[in-house]
Amino acid sequence: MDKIHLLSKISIFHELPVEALQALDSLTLTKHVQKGDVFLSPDDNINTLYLLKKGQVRLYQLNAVGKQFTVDILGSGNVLSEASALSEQKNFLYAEAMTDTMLCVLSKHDFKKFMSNHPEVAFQFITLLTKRLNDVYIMSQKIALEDVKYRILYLLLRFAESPSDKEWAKIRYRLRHQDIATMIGATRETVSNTMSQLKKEHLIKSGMSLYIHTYKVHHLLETRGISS
DNA sequence: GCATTAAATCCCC
DNA sequence: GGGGATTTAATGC
Repeated sequence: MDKIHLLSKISIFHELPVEALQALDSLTLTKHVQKGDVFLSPDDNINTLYLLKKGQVRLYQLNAVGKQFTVDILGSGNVLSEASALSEQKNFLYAEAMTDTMLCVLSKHDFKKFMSNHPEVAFQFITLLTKRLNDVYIMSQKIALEDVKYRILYLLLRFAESPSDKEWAKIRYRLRHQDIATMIGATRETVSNTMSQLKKEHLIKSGMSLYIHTYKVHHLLETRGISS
């Protein structure tokens, strides 16, 4: 698949005409990273924007004793290292490729210039970042106020594929219990325990991938007065 | 309710 | 087959 087509799949560039995509294409470099590679660290002084063309990336932080906190998992069409690309802030997250991943790299200078020529991109960008910020706000509220069971359910709802007219919604990422644990501030064992409990309650099921019973879960959260 | 520890079992390279 | 991931159980706060 050609690069320009892939660029159009990046959500903030969705609506751009072909000429604009071609102009953008000439400004970017393609980078491949393998599954498991940590390709960004807090100490990196990068000054670039990464466009995630293909793959799955986990953003996380480390504390002094090496425990991880996963801030977000991003799929194709997303952007990362926006703090370094937009402001004078340093990158403060680790980025790990959860699958083999293809990225486009765009310098801060070129990105700013491109945005001023295409204000609609700036608007899309703000929309995307605001949505992500909201997700993090809500997750921190869940971690502070809810039990592990409801933190997991909230997380899975967030990662469930959207056309959920079916009873069971598929979870869009391949998540290990370890990944879930680092996102909700619990141990892997507690996640395992809680997940098997949720299976017994028929709120989730696993086959080739993980599924969540959106109707039951929404109902459960409502009756408990938890916003979802 | 959850972390911790430990031991058993599962799964994939 | 072996190492990582998951599961289960016991115990303590």
